[in-house]
Amino acid sequence: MPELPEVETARRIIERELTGRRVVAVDLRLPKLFRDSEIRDPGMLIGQTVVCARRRAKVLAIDFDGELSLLVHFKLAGQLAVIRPDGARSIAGHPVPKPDGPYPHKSTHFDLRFDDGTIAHFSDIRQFGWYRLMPASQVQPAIDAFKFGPEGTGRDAITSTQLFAALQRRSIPIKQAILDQTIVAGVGNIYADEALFQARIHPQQPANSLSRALVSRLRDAIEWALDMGIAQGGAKIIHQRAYPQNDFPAVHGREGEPCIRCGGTVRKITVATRGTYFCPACQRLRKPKTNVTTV
DNA sequence: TGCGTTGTTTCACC
DNA sequence: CGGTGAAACAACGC
Repeated sequence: MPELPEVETARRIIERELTGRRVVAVDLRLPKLFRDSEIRDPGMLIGQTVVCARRRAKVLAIDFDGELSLLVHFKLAGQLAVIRPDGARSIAGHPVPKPDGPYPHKSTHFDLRFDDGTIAHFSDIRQFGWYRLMPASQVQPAIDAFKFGPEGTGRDAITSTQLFAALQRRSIPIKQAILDQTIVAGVGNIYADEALFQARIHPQQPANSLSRALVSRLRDAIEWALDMGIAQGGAKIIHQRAYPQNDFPAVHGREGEPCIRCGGTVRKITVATRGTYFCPACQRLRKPKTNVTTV
């Protein structure tokens, strides 16, 4: 489930492996992935060289000379696999297709082949993702249209003050609030669960019931979780089961398993229609003061 | 086989 | 206008 860390990993792979390389062939086997694209034919990219790769929230932008940019959103199950002529592989995003298996896989829908023989394979087992090819001048307007809030990590990461202000108007569960890309950009279901566990906040705590101190702790936890994800090159979740490295993810995808902090049992509930994992002992709901009858 | 899965958009409503 | 909650949508595997 590609979120900010998985998309950032893809961006770094593109920057490292593809910058300065010229496209010599394009193979789009599932044209509907470009259904919302201003330019429907990625064949336009042949002869163009990758200049850089950018990321805003979960949107990846690959800039080519010739003033064209390819925007990609991986949604549930997008994956990028870059394979060099010597066979070396760099993979980011969803764990299917298997990184050490054959490419193209049946869910590999789009390939870019470069002048040195490097191939970029774009896969999407669910086909929920999208690709949009547009003039470079259209990228900023296209990104602005999402109305993303500040990023959860990196330069210009959201501040505690900004997050607190945004939460003040909301009575929705805190988990739902941090999944709102207009509040903080880049957090998805996995990292929301991890950040809340790290900050010891119950996912159903009303957003506007958190003190400044707790919001500050949450902000730091969001940054920590995203950075941890980036450091690992993304989290590995297969069939709703986590494969943690260094105790991360700590709760997501670990229903019924012991909490790494208290040894209690990780539970799964539904919050705002999303599968939500947490430790009921470590993340207690801070009930608003019950108005005990006085006199 | 129907359900679960996600990010995003849209819509009705207050 | 803005917040909320629900529904819709994309499609597949178990």
